[in-house]
Amino acid sequence: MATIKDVAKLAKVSISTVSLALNGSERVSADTLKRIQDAANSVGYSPNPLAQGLKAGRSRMIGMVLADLANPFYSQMLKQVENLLIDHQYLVVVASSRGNAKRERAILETLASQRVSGIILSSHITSPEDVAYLKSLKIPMVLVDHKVDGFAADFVGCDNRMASAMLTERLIREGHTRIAHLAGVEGLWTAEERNQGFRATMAAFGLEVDESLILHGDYDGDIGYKQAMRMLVRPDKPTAVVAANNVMALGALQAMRDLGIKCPEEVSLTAIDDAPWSKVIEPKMTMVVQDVNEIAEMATRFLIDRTTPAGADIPPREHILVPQFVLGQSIASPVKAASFQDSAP
Amino acid sequence: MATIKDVAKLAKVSISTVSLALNGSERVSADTLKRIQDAANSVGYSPNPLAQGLKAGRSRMIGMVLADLANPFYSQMLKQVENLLIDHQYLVVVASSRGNAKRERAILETLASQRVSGIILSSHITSPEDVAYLKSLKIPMVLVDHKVDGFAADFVGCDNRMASAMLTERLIREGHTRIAHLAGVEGLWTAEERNQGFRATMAAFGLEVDESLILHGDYDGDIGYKQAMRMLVRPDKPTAVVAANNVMALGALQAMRDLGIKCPEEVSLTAIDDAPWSKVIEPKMTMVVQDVNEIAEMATRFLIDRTTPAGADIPPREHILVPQFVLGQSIASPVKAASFQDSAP
DNA sequence: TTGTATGCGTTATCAA
DNA sequence: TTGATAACGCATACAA
Repeated sequence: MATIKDVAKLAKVSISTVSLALNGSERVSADTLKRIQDAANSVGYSPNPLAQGLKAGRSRMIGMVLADLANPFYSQMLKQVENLLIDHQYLVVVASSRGNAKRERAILETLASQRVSGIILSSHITSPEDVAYLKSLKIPMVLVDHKVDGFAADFVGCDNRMASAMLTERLIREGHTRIAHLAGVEGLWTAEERNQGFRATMAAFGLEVDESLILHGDYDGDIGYKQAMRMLVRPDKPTAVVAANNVMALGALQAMRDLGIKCPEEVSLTAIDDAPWSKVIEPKMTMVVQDVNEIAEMATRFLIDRTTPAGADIPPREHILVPQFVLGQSIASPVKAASFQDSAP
Repeated sequence: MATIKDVAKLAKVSISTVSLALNGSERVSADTLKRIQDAANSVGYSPNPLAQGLKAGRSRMIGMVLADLANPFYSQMLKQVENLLIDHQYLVVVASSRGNAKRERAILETLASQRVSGIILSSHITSPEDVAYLKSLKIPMVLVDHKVDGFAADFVGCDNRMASAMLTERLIREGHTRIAHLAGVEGLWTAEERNQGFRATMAAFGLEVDESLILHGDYDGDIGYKQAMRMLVRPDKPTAVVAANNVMALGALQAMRDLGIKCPEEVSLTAIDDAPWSKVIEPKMTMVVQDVNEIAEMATRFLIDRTTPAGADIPPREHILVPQFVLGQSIASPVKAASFQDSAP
């Protein structure tokens, strides 16, 4: 690979002049500039990012740390973020924390040592030590989806309390009283918020929450299946379920299929987050969706702003999306369920 | 961030000794080794990868270039690859070519300038110049999913001809003669292979291929919807469809839904590639699937082998997966279709 | 307007 | 067994 020396030699100038010229300095004569450009082209010169990074103390890379790269919500976010960042000459280093705080921290340390220009992070960190570590990082950072208590950083995500509240209220107005919540990981911000939204709405309608109907998962399909199975085989099964995310809802639907339980006739199902396959699953899911592209765009914008010289002075910003309700065919009134059971053999 | 100098100062040795010691050289006394390790720990030293990369001429990063980061097939592959590479201390730089050869080449140039240790590439390159460029790259590379004609490199993917042949044969044996093919991008290797498999099987059974029933798409859902719509509104619509990938099949299914066409009663649908939602879509898709994790594992192994000192001498290897047939409810015999239409008002 | 020299943090060569 | 020094490729302060 051609280096700056090759260009300098060919253009018969010093390497500093080449550097100056190629970085658009004013103080280079039009004549030599042309010579240098020609030389650079003819040897196919492009600066070594490693050398630039070493010199500058940071590289033109952005780290993206997510819990599950195969989750459609995150993979769409990644797609969009990469798409936007590439236009700003940033490369995206992606790493999966697997929802594990220890691993997440290890990744962050690696990214920090790589001198990435910024990090987009969907954090699963909760312990005070880890939060302190986050604070100690002097790298532009934007949190997406999950907020971290005690860490004031840019954040882009939806109003999670509202999201589960919307679904819960709808189910209650549909006549349900015995509603289960397929929740996310305990302690995780989004999970807690969604849980709170569920509880608050139940309380607002004077309904008691059966704690045994709140089962936690890791936002993955397998656990969604298992936890749903657990609640569905009970004689006092719920008449409706609020799933904390799309993939767990899918697992729950699968469980109903396997048990032969009709959705929505016997059990209504609702979920937070859209998925590419939502339109063709049967029944169509009733859900509240976040505009993942909007999240990606705002996160990218926040991050790029922070990488500017004045970026460090920007006070933490937040962009909270209002989730959108999408009515499907996965909910029905429990009256129907009762009559369905009556008519069963 | 602490540098090697800090460690040297604290341990009261020269930086070269520190480097020697920390890189596990034999010729460092146990005593000084201990001192150096303690010093390194106490200042929290970790070597600067940028400096290491500059010195070594390559960085501990692997580039992964895919057409669509949101396609579940690719996102699952990415997940698995990242998962395996992180254990080998490699970071994954991911970039989307969007199926565009020009962009793909630009990305490859960027990755090359970054001195990545290797590249996993799902290539959409076809032109001789671009192929020549691929050949000129002196970076360990493994092709996945798509082969590149004229470029002998490691390859991991499935037998695409066989994949579409399996579906086509099944449909023919079911009684179909008027079969459409929702194909991939013309000129693209997998697309051509799948197309060939379809044609060869049709020919083997003495069936003529209606060229107007071979419509090409870019493996994306939108185009799948549009192209399917195009063939489904025809009075002489096909009785069965072989979709070249999962996402396009999804689009086709959506089109049937919108038109009120029953699947499989009126039109049978089959697809190549699994998807996380395949079990809960209605009807369950009949498909041939590739084990994407196996692809990821083999690709990673091939690549890591190539990054070893002896790696360059390994002759190009291939790992061709035999696709697996998965019977769903999305196919029926055209007899049924006829009777269905007869019974229609 | 251009050139010289230094340093970014490592590794490696050669001396000591 | 350890240390001084060069080199990787670039950007920049300072000289000319």
